Amino acid sequence: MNDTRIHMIHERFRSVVALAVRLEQTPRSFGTDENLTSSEIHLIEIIGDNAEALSVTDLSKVLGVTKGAVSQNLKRTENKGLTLKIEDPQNSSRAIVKMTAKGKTAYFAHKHWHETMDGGFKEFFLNLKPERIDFLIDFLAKLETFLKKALM
Amino acid sequence: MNDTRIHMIHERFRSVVALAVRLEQTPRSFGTDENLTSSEIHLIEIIGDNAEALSVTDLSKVLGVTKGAVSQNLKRTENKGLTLKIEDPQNSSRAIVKMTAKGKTAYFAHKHWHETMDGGFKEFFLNLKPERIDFLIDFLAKLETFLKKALM
DNA sequence: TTATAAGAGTATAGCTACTAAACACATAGG
DNA sequence: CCTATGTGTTTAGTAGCTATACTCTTATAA
Repeated sequence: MNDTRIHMIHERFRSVVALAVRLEQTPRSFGTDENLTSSEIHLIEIIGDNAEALSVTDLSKVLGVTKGAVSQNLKRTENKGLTLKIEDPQNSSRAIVKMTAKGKTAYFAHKHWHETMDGGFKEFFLNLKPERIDFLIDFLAKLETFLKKALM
Repeated sequence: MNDTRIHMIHERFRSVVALAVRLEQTPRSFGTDENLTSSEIHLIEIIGDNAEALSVTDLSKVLGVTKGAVSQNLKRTENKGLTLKIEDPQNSSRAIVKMTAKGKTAYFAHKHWHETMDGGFKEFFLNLKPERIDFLIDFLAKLETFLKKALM
């Protein structure tokens, strides 16, 4: 039907994905003197969100990466003074990952940033008719299926 | 208003971005015996799309990366037997990047794959009312502005 | 009880993809 | 002719990951 319009959606979508990726991989400071990469702040986010004591293996399961990767990232956040590891009293082969005060500063600064972002997102949707929101959810779901299929 | 719905959109959007990224960084074979990464096939795509003779510097400008990066990537595609460099007869400090038959196979296989993808995309939109397409374009444009603002 | 298997964490090498800086040439302009 | 600019390569460094090999601890089973 209207090829130009469809092409516009395609192009805009590509642009949005590119922007989202760039946003994801731009290191930011989050209230401390250290610049944190996305995987570092992601680590901090998960440690802070979980009240239970998490081990390296726990983190690797939550993050969906190998424990080697978690070990490497924890070394960096530890060097930056954000996290530390203490020995599990019940199991000395296990380490429990904790946050320092500096780590908590970064955690809450990140949370606040997210709330601002989410707030902007929310405000945008408040003026939308419910059927449009339904349509958007449906569109994104179809897009998801489409991309999954493209991935074989 | 409806926080759960907005949260769903947010989550689905994150998932779609993650999938698009994974699709972008999964090496595929494109009709030859070699597996090509996204930057390799991207290089092939640009060489094939341009009838004019492109140099390393030209490619770096089109791709928006340093010429060092292009040089590195060309070495890999050359090792895989997809590209070759010939000396510019007008300027022996300049190299012209050409594709081999194998490179052209990959180029057309990739083009065909893209056409299939675009076709799927198109088909999805054919059943949509024009006002919904307008709404989608508007939504993506707003999302783009929002993300740009978030990037400072 | 002791041997072995399973689990936890680390270290290292390798990969993709990029930048920045230092090179080696070639060419153009004064 | 000599310097400045342009072209391409190489190397070191960064981020983020995997896979593999390794140590140490705990659990299990004969």
